[in-house]
Amino acid sequence: MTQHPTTSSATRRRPANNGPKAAPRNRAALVAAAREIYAEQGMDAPLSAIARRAGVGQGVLYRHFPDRAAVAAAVLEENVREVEQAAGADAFSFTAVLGVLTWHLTESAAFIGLLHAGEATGRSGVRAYALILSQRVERALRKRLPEDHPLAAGGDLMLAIAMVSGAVSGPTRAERERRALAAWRLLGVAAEPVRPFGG
Amino acid sequence: MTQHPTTSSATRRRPANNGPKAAPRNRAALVAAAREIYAEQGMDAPLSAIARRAGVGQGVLYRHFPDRAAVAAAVLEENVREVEQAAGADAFSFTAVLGVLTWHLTESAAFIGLLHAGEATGRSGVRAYALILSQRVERALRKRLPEDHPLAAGGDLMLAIAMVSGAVSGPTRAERERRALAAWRLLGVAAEPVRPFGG
Amino acid sequence: MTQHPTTSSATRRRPANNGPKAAPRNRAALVAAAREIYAEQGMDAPLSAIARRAGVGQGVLYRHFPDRAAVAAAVLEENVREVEQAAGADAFSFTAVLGVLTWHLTESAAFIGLLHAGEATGRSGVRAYALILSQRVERALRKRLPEDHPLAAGGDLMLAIAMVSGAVSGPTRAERERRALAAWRLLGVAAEPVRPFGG
Amino acid sequence: MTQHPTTSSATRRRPANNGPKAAPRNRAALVAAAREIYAEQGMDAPLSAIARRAGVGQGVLYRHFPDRAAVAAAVLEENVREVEQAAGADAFSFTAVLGVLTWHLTESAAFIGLLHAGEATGRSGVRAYALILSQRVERALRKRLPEDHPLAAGGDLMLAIAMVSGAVSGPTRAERERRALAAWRLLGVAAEPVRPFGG
DNA sequence: AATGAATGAGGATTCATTCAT
DNA sequence: GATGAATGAATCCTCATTCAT
Repeated sequence: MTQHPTTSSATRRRPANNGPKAAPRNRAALVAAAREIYAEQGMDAPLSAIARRAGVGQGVLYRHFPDRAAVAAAVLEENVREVEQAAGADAFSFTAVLGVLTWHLTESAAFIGLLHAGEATGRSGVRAYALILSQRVERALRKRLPEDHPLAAGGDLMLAIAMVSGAVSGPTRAERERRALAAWRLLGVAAEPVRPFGG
Repeated sequence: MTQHPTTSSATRRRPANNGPKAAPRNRAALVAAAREIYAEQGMDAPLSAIARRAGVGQGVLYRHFPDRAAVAAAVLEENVREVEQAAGADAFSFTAVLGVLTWHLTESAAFIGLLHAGEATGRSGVRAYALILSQRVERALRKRLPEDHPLAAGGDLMLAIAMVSGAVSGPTRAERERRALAAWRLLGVAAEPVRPFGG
Repeated sequence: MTQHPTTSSATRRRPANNGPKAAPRNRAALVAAAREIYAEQGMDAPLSAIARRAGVGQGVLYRHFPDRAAVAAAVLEENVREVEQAAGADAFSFTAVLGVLTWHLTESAAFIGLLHAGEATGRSGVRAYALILSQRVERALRKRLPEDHPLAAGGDLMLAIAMVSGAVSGPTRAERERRALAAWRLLGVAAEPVRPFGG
Repeated sequence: MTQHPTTSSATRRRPANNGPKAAPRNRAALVAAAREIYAEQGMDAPLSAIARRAGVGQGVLYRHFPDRAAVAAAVLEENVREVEQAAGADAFSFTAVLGVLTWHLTESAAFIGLLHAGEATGRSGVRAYALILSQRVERALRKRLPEDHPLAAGGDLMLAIAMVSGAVSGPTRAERERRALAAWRLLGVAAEPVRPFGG
């Protein structure tokens, strides 16, 4: 039973199938779309909106991501990876790595939420993913953190980052950047947005 | 959930109309219920859950609040008012007022969100309310802010508060309080949670 | 978030609300509709079809029945109750009670399925309900079963009924009745469809 | 389930095309897989599950079977053919042929459904196939049915089989066999499960 | 003034089926 | 000839909101 597509409109044209080759492209489109939609509508945006923006059917989204949380994770994953890359590059000082992180903070509303991992986040099971990603960020930063740095103590590093992310809000990028800078200044830490290579 | 109707609905008595006198009591019950539900389920909890917890029908909720945002605003309103009261009481120093604010921060997830007013907040029109309430908080605090206080400069006051609210997360109250303290310390500002009178 | 009914078509007329008084009527309409739909489309018919046939919104169905299985159970419950009533009425001999059961067999495709309780029934969790209902049928029948009846032995009673229900198929009621009669005859048991009072 | 694509799709090798020779093997694998899946999940199982179990792509399933009903028919076809073979073998008495049929009844939930051909079967067009297969079963049996057999009369033969199939339910094979035996006994017909050669 | 049933749109999810490779 | 990605319709279910009582 449950014959899904009704036999009704017999000759409805099927809108072109770009073939399996498009799969990676679709996945990337979905992640990009999700990033946009998250920025515009918040993390509770309907998945259908993401699929539509990516220009794919709903099913494709589900093929690539088992659930809502996986989509979010994929978006954040990209940001986190860039922080890790920066931390891995000898050319980057701790301040620069912090800058890359800050840049992502000003760029992506979703990324901010990540560092808040802890709130009662409603239905979305993003929490589990968020924690892991958050830890990866911390690990990457600590690799470069000078021992005598003011944030080197106990849990101060991630706390400070959470604080800055709390400060970063505002409709425009410029405003967000301004607030990020001011926040780091209040903390007495040198850091300013640094656009990563791959971004 | 989803209480299903008894089959004996024929003879069920109509649950007594407590008359006009009950109106304020109902309103209060709704706000209290909303606070609980928000804490448990997040700000996206169904309105029906709030009505049920308050022990009133859905209609009553709509009599008192035009929409979802109004409910949230009413909850926050209480918090804001207590900050204002503290700021109005001569017995409270600026540090103490900040403490009351901090106390609310550790108490109420919703209140934290308030100070974030700025994110892309999806469809809910909480934004408008939030901005106003946020401004009331600022006004109250500035009334007591010493001119030479480190936060007296430009937008630093609310920025710092946003930063602390960003830091405050965690499942337990104790954990949240711990983080709030640590955050203020990082900012070099003296402040610790102060439970207000009326709370 | 998840503002459900969009504010879009502002003045869409809401199609009359018959008020709470209609609740029991709605429930009955749903059960009746379910019976029809089950007969036409099988037990896997979409719930939306049942709601539509009953002339109510989808929500009403969910208000009255938590899930698909509950709807089915409500339908079967009616049939079972009539068998029980017949068994409780002194005017009915065992043969007559069996006749009432047989009548339901010819009447309701769903009821037949009930007595098959055992197959791998896919997603629907009807099984649990079905077993209980099946046992009620057995209890009712045994109350009137003469000790020296050929079906009195061990599990023969329900087995025979399952056999007859297996035999009863066919598009028209007449055909189904014919087969039921023939099946009982093959078993050497006297029984013919008896329309219950309340039917 | 819902195997999600590896991100490394770029370099994944296309899983070898086994050439035309594999076609019959694939078809057989699909039928076998369908039988298993039907037994586990019921006849409404997704076609994709069958393809996956058979270790082939979805497309192969569609190459061999035009629709869901055709898959079911192919499964049943095997059972029917074995009954026909038994009926064609001189070594088998009518009782033995009936035994082979009974064996399939205890073996395959799908096969049971076949003999029920007649119910309101929802949207699936299995009906058409089922009727034909059912008639082949009858023809095979009648070839061996002694003229003076109690089931020789009118439509009694298939009715009796339908009755037995109605009786056969239960989670375990043993239980199903027990019920089949009891059912035949109630009908006063000698028959017990006989495992066919090719089974 | 309160109750809670009803409505129905919206979002989530699943699969049958097609088709580029 | 095979693979499995893509499509999108259908179904499920939830809730905001209205309204008869």
